[in-house]
Amino acid sequence: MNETTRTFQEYLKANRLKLTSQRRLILDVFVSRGCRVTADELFKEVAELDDGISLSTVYRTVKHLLQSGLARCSHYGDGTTRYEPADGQTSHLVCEVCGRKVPIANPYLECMHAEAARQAGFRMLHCHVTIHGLCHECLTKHEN
Amino acid sequence: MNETTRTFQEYLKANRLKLTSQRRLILDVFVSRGCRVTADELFKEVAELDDGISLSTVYRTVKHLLQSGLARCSHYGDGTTRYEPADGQTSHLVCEVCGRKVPIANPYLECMHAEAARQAGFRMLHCHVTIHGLCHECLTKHEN
DNA sequence: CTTAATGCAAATGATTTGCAAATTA
DNA sequence: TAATTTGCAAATCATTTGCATTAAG
Repeated sequence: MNETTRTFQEYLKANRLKLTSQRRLILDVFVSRGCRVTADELFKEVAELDDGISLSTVYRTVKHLLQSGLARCSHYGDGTTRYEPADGQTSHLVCEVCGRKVPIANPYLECMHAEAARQAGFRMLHCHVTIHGLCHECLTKHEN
Repeated sequence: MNETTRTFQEYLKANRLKLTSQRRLILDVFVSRGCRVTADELFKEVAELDDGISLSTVYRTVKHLLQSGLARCSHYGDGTTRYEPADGQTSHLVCEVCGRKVPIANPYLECMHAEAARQAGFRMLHCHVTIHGLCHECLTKHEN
């Protein structure tokens, strides 16, 4: 059993919930895929491996994944809700053209945020940074 | 006519759209209220001043407010979508307890973000920072 | 007078729920 | 065995749309 499954297992136990075959499969597909998916997309992928699983169960499981901190979700302009494995990373660069999403790891920046919060009388718990821009590839393409 | 109405007016003209009494009223209520509202809440407030306005029109107008840059929206865990006047401010401190939202103005931070982007080969266009934490008031209350 | 906007009611689409049957601890 | 979970179908809820009518430029 891997790290992720163990985390989920613990979450379930702590909440008197059960690890069913459906939950295990949904989790596996979700983490192995690793990118942003719609509940329905996830359902379709899971259904290929076990066509007995229902969309309701996917929705119900995804909620638990969010609560256990294993997943994170965001809402898009087109009305879709997408889920992705939470890697503990909360800062990203997002390319406006191709949609590429790159995590930022910059402890100094982190520090600056905590300081900015402190200056306003806040105690920072966690923060989200999304920098919208153009990635190197798209930049060079557009310069032609 | 105020600043906001003028901006909206320009947006409309640029898109061959019309400034109707409904649009004007919705905009007025929206900006004068100044805080996060649901489409339905906005509709109810507007309906008190003119009960001829429909929810559809509120939805349609809110879309234009978003497109004109006068409004900004965010989605919440409970499934609601809330709109608020865009003050050009994209960085905020949000108190986890009381929900208070304070804009951050820190050009140095801004600079750091651009630099972080550059290091990853990105050209930053704009960025959103949300620092979650506890505001001074809630901090002192909870220390009792 | 031409084009866009409105209100209404019906449609949509994502997400949730009730319930009887199946499964886990 | 007791409690939770599942699949299914029906329900819900926010948001959108078609259309005939009204209003703006």
